Amino acid sequence: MSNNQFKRGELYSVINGMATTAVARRLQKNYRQAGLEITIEQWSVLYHLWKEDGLSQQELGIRTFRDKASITRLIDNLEKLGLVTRVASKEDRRINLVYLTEAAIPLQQLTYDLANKTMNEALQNISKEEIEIVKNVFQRVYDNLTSKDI
Amino acid sequence: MSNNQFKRGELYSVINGMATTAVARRLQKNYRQAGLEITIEQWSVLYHLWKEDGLSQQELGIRTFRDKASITRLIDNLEKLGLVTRVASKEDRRINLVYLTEAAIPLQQLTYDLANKTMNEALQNISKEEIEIVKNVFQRVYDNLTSKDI
DNA sequence: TTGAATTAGTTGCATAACTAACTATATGTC
DNA sequence: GACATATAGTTAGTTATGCAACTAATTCAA
Repeated sequence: MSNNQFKRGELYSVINGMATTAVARRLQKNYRQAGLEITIEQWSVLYHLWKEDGLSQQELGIRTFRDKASITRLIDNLEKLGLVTRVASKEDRRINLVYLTEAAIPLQQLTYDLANKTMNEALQNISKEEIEIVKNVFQRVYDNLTSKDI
Repeated sequence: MSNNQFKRGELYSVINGMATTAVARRLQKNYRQAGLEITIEQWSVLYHLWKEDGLSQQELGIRTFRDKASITRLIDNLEKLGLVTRVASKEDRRINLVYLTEAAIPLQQLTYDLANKTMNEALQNISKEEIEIVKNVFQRVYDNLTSKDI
């Protein structure tokens, strides 16, 4: 408790993560302006399915840092949009495997391009070295809070 | 668009801001374990009122990076909890000034201590220099996305 | 000074988050 | 084989977010 690296008044801005929130809002805005009717949360699920199709809901939760209930509803909404389907696993009937539909294919390139555009907007005048440090710190903070369960 | 500083596969983890989310979750958990029945969003409003009591909802929105509607509902809930009251401004009757109640006073020290504890847990083995860089990058990303309205 | 534009706040609608309680299936042990 | 435990997913309840449409009060300008 003694190596307190933050003055009290500075705590909030870091915890709040205003910059990440601003990036998410800008990305959502860029999607909307491009006529894309998906949320960034939905996109984050599609993103992992494009990398590897047919993941279980459990696995999607781990990869997107969400709990089971959140994944259930995200998949519900993606199914309503006709972008994914649930397929019960043959090996283990508790498991739903989530597959992309044909309708999801054309979204991949467009959303990648918009994500790149957004990051370029966000990261103007920020060096590669700084970005590496931020990513590294993020990972270590995440590890600090998840490795040991207090 | 040419100075693309991210490989596609890395975009998501940064946008998602998993580390900040983990910090928020841990802070909420620490509050709960201490018997504190407030959310971190509610705390973020109280935090600014402890610094300066009697802010308008508009001003609270700016300081906490939230839109008007979110502030309306956060203040609704804080009022239900008996922690703040709305007082119509004498000068401009459109404005609600938000004041802390007696019940909010004892929460200040406790929540500060828990926030400090949480940050110490999160920031183990992360140097002051790295923290400064992260804060600086956050601010510049925020500025990049809010200074010019695209 | 009166009508237009702006500002502060509220409400409705849709999506999303977490917790906890629940169902159904699978596994492990005696 | 049967009962306890663990795992995958769903549902209910509460809070929160953003956008858009709205009301009420204020300010600006012809």
